[in-house]
Amino acid sequence: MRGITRRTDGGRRAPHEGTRGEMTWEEWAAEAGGREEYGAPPVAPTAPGPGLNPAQRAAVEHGDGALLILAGPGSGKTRVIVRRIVWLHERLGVRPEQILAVTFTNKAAGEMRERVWQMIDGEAGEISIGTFHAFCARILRHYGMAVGVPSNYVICDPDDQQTVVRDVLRMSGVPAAEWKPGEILGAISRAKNELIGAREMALRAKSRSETIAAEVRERYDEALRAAHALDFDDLLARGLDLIKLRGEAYARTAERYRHVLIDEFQDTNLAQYELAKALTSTHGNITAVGDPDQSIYSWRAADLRNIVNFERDFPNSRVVLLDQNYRSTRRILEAARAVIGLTSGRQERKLWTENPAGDPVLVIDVAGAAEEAEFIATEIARAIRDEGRDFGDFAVIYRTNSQSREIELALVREGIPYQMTSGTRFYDRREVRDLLAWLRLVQNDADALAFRRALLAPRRGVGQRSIEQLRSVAEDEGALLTEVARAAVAGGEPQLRPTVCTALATFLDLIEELRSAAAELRASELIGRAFTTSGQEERLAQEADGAGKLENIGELFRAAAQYDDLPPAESLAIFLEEVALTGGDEDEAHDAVSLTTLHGAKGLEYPVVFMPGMEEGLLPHARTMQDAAQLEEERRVCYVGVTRAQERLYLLRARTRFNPWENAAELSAPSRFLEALPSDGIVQLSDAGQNEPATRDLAAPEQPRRFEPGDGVWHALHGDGTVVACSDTYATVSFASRGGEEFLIGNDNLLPGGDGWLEAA
DNA sequence: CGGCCAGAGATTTTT
DNA sequence: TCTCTGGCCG
Ligand SMILES: Nc1ncnc2c1ncn2[C@@H]1O[C@H](COP(=O)(O)OP(=O)(O)OP(=O)(O)O)[C@@H](O)[C@H]1O
Repeated sequence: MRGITRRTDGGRRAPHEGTRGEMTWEEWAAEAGGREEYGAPPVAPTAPGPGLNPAQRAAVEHGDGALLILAGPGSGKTRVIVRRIVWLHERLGVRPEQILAVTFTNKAAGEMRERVWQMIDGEAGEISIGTFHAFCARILRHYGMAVGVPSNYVICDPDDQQTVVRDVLRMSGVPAAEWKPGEILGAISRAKNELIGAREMALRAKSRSETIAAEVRERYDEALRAAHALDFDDLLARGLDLIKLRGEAYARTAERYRHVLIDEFQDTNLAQYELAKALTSTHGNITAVGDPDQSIYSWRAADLRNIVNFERDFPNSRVVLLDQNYRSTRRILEAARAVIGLTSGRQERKLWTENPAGDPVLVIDVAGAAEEAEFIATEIARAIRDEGRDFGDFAVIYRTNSQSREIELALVREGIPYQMTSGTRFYDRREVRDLLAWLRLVQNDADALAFRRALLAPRRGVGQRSIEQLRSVAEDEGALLTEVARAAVAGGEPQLRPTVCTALATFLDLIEELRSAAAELRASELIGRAFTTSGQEERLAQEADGAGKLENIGELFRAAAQYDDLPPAESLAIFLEEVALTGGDEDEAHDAVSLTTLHGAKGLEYPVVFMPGMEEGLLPHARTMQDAAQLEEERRVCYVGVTRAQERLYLLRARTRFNPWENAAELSAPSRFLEALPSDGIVQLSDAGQNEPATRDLAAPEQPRRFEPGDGVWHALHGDGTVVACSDTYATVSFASRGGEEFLIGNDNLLPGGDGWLEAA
């Protein structure tokens, strides 16, 4: 679980004794530095050494003052940041705790930390590396009171946001069907990131939908404030307020950091840029690194004007351009250039490489999504056999999360291990969220959303209706939901039936019991206690498919255990914060194929990349085709994907694709980005005529092969194994060659009669 | 008034 | 394919 799993060795401070109030920012940040250690990056970083070209060196060794590095993919931007951090420390004598490096994702932060730690001994853990959101969350936890953010605030998750908007819409009588909560939330989020307040948003509203969004926002903000909750965007806006106050938070951060470095600058929004300026206003020691061609988050209010404004806001800034690509073969780079080349108004930036031409870029034309997935899976299996590659060398990068399903199925069938680094996050699962709701309520008894969820999980005889009554009274009296609930139990308003009262009283007692326990228990112990006390353990035990869910709770428990050596008073808050910020992505320590969206792949690199779904409607996505600016962004999205590949790139295009709306397969046209490719250095392959989906689907199923637990089997990639469990189509097999690790594999790909190594052992 | 079951809707990208 | 919502039954 990336972002949660951490080693406890290496640069980590002894846990701080005492309460949060006594902890200084320095101690806190140091703790945070040690707290955020991640697994190894997918590609091992290049060993420390000279390894810098003259332009890179100039950037690394730029002294004080503002520095803007504009450079294409694979030109070593991230490498320059890392090396610059090291250089500032070793040559300019900047102390680690005086350096703040900001990344776009928590994952990128982890990788950067990993790289820096390899180059600086000892004190490297004191360098602050994280996202803007994480940075703001942290300073707000400590000093937020100054801007009206209570220290026990919680970060509300996207689902809660939806719920609030739905509630607001319902209560204001707006038919929810007409205005999609998601779109309203998007508008609210964009406004917040552009630092547009609620009032200004209302004033600016031109269309009816904008007016609705502004109206919803007012009540949405109110609901969050009452719940002592912040959404992701509030973190930035309130964090900025806090720094601008020039109070204690400023003294402990802006005055402490002598150098601020920002990666992926092209995807920062106004709030983030203002934050960066506020943090560096006295010394101007800011390093911003980005690539305009890779700006793919405008829908989240990222604003390329930040790059233009940078030179205006820091008049003495130096601009360094890097144009040598170290990542990809020449043919891949040529394909990339063809994809991006046609962008209107783009400054021509030539990117070149000394790398060999390499394999041709492969454009694969397949019948449908099933064939596409099948091709990917078998090709990976082939390359592992014939070329001696590892699973970790491969990435499948797609436009939408829903594309992963078919590919997962094919990979499982072939027995290929994979990891997903985007899509549904671990903590989005029902059972995990239910348990987290209890913890959130323990942490913050104003959290009305957690209150509702916790009270309903498990069902205890208090339903939606009673909650609605409580909520209504709470709103009228401006009181907390928990207070009103307590009053109701004591016989006050609202009048509830005796059975409901009893159930509610029990619930309140349980929460109270947990809250007092929280003062003494370690984070993981508290989770265990909450799981039992809440009755969720019992509920899961009764559920038919409770085993998998129980496993997820176990995962949560192990994640929390990483916080056990923090003082109980703080560990819960820090754990919940981490959960909200990272979503608990899977650990990527083991050797596995990566499945990710194009957005999620930004900044990463893989020897072999598959890009399925190169079709009009998927890439570019149908919802972007109305708007020229959005189409340009799709082109950049494609460019980002192509430039992830180091050695080989497969672009896959299906002639038909299933349309869930029509519940039918439809013909699809090849992506316009494919049309842009040069004919040179490209090989086109097609399965046309061999493998049409109809024939395939209607073909008589082969003799089904079934195994029993304990059977010895053989698999082409993993060798001898022993069946642990088996269904009609899949078997769980433990393989000796992989240290007993278990794989889910399609029965068709297993041969009976291998040596059952478990019995032999 | 709460719980359970059945049917509909969902998918663009994320901190 | 899975998750929420609304209607019906206890
Ligand atoms: N001077 C160099 N010599 C050798 N290899 C280099 C050099 N500079 C960078 N590289 C390698 O090139 C690859 C890309 O570097 P890096 O990830 O820093 O690029 P980037 O500009 O951040 O790319 P992106 O924009 O895609 O995030 C890495 O594998 C890195 O080790």
